[in-house]
Formats: sequence, C-alpha cells, structure tokens
Amino acid sequence: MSPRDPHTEASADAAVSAGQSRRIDAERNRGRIIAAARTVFGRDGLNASMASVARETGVGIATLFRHFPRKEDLLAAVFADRMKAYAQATDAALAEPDPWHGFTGYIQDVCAMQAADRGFADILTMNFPGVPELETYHAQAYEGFLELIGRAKNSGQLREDFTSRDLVLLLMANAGVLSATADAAPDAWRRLVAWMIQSFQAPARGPLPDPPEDAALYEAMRRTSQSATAPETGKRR
Amino acid sequence: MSPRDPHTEASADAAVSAGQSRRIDAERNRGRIIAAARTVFGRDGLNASMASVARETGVGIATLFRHFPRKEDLLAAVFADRMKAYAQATDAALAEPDPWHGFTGYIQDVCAMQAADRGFADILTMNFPGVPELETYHAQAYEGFLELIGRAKNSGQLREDFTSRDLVLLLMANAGVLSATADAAPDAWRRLVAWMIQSFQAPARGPLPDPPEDAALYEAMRRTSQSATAPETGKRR
DNA sequence: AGCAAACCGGAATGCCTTATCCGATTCTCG
DNA sequence: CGAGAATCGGATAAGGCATTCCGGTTTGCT
Repeated sequence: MSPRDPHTEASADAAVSAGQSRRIDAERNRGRIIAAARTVFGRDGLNASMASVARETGVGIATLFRHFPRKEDLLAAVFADRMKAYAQATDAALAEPDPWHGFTGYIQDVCAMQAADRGFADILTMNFPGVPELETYHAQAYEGFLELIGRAKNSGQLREDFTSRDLVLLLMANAGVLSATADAAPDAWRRLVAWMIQSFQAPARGPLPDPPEDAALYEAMRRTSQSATAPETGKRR
Repeated sequence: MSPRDPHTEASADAAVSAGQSRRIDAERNRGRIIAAARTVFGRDGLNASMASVARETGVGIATLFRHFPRKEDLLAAVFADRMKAYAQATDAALAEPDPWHGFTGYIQDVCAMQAADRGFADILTMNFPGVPELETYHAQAYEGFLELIGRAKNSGQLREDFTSRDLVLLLMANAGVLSATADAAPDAWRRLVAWMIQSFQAPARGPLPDPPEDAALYEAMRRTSQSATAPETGKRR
C-alpha cells in the first residue's frame, strides 16, 4: 500500500495514531501549532479564531485545518495536558496529611489554573461528548474530588451539605469573574475563592438551597460546549 | 422651518426628546420594538442580534435602526427602567428595620434580577461611558449600597472587611453561573448567593486577599462593555 | 383631496467567523 | 538526483453580525 511502509495498513495506522509516521516537517508544524494555540487560547479565551492561531504559528489556514479538521480537535490537543494536570491535582491534594488543607489547597489550585489560562477556565465548565480524552480526565478528576470531599467531611472541617456540584458552581462563578476582570484586575478571583472556602468550612452558618441535579449540571455543561466551537449560531428556536 | 410646526427649531427638538412629536405609527413601533427587545435580550442575553429583535417585533431591520442608530442605544432604552428598579432596590432595603435583613435581602433581590433577565445580568457588570442614563442609575445604586453596608457593619452582623467591590465580584460570579447554567439549572444561582451571604456574615472566619482597586474594577467593567456591542471584534493586539 | 415629509421593509455592504479547494512547494525514497 | 506523494498557503465558500441604502407606502397638515 504505502510506498515507504511495506507492512500492513494496520501498522501504518497505528504509527499515525502514535504520531510518528508523518513527514518530519508536518510533525514539527503540528508541535508549533499546539504551542501557538496554547498561547492564543490562554490569552484570548476559547473564542480566539482559528485564523489568529494560524497567524501566531506562522502557517497558513489550510495547514492548521489539515492537522485539526475541527476547532474542537485543536482544543482537545491543546488542553489535554492541562486536563491531565487537573486530574492529577487530586492526587497531590490527597497526599496532604490534613484533609481540610488538602481540600482547600485543591480548590485554590484548580481556580489558579483557570486564572492562568482563560481558555482552560471555560473548558472546565464544559463537557465535550465527542472528545474522549477530555471526558476521561474529567471523570478521573471527579472521582478524586469525591474522595477529597469524603475525607474533609470525616475530619469535621467541611460542611456536611457540601456536594461535588458546588465545585462546578464555583468554577462557573470563577470563570465569570475571570472573564469580566481579565487583566484589569487579575487577582480579583482570589477574593471570591476565599469567600467561598470560608463558607464551606464547618460548622454550617445556616441552611442552603438544594444544589442543582447532577443531570441538570451536565446538560448545562454540554450546552455550553456547543456554542463555544461554532461562532455564535443557534441562539434559540 | 418645519412644515407642521411654525414654532422655533428648539421647541421641535424639545418635543422630540420628550417623545411626542413623532408620527403616531412611529411612536407605536418604537414601543413595540422596546417590548420585543426586552423579551429577546432577556431570553438570549446581550448577544442577541438586532435582526432577531426586528423579527420578534415584526418590523424591518431599517425601522429598528432608524429608532436606535446603534445597538447601544437600544440597550439603553430597554434596560433604563430595570436600572431604575435596581437603583430603587436600595430604598426598599434601607426601609427594612433589621440592617442585616436589609443587606441580605438586597443582595438576593439584585441577583434575582440578574436571573430573571440574562441581558440585565451582563449589563450590571458593565459600565457604559457613552450612555448617561445607565451611568446615573449605576452611581445612584452605588450610593445606596454604601449606606446599606454601613448600617449592616454598625449592627455588627456584617464583616468589617466587606467592601462595595465585593458586590461587583458577586455580580460577576453570578453572571458566570447564570450564563453557564441558563435554563438547564435555573435555580443554581440561589445556592451560590447563599454560600456568599453566609460568608459575609460576622464574625470573620479568617483573613481575605485584598479586594481589587476601585479603578481596576471600573476599567474591567468598561472593557467588558466594549466587546458587548460589537460582535466579537478586537480580541487583543 | 392633494402632497411632501416622515416612515417603512428588504436588499445590500463590509467585516467577522469556521471550513474547503487547488495550484505550488518540499520532503522522502529509490 | 529525480519522481511522486505529502504538505503547504492563499483564495474562496457559506453564513452570522451590525449597519446603510433606496424605492415604495403611510400619515397628517392644508
């Protein structure tokens, strides 16, 4: 089949998925694109245009779209390692001897990740049903966070009525503050997070409205991801 | 000058600014446009297109732009009365005998206004240097809120380190939650607000990072309003 | 009733977006 | 070192946006 690979088609495909059988210039460009996209999305958020990524990279539009046929694919490639770090942050938090310290440190770390990367701030409040890499890390982080919650509650320092959905709520709230303040007030988010963490601390100061259902939050995050890839289409009806 | 107004040019201008000397069909259309725009912006947020407002109203695009030359003008007309209600909410809160009740009730009311109108949620975290109506109400609400804060602190129920900038922070955070959850989890915002209010309550549970400077927050709100009227232009550099 | 000004709606402009096409270039292997 | 395939990049398509233009219609004064 292939002129320079006499093996089977399957082996060639395997090599491609491992990222090795491309021409070396193409491989180099792929890396440059991802690096540039990291810069652009981190600076301008998820709405940065594919054209601006191509310009930052120094390649043509077509090159960009050959490597990543849909914008979603580029996002997956760019944020896969950040999602990995996000998922692994629970491990570090679980290694912390004091459960409360682990819990609050984790929340601050995750929110700091949002602040450091405006694109990632949005990614965290979305689900990408078509992109297994991101989905997997999401699920992994969720598992770890559940354990963090359990330990912090058992130690008596976390309110009993705290749920994992409250983290999602905080991530959405933090994304709102970050996108509004941007670099005009780059540390404003720290104060929001501090207010929230102090409120999470036991004992409870009063009752709370019920948190949203898991299914409702998932639906909300799924919908959000729709409008992020397409320009502004859809609105409603 | 004018064929049907033999008076001076000045008197004609005064009549126009009072909204009376237009042709009656034009005046009727103006009212219908504002009503339709209220519906559309409330449902779809500030990014709803002028075309969708015209469609909802049942008039042509040109009619819409003759009445409101820039989108900003339509926004001012639509949200002027909501901003007025926002400014007057402090009066009701100050009438409350218990300072803490007045303070928390005000915060809940304002956040409920955001939840009831997705467009208004965004408006509250913006400044419109070119639109005096909105600016005025903003300033008025600010004055009233300062008094609410003072009373609540004097009663010993509000933390001493709470500042007016914390309300802005909460409004930004709430806007983030509302825009992410939308109608998939329409009550999620209530839980966020409850967490925050419980944290505002004295005594303080710990120190907080400094709030952002007033000037920085104003700059952030000013920048936000830029990108809201124009479609998506600008990004950066 | 007549008539001019004011008003109307749709088509058109210009800029943005994501995504594709195709002719020119560059790499790799024999 | 030469041929062919993979890759490149600018032009282009298709569609959304705010805003403008222009020919036809309505209104209200005389």
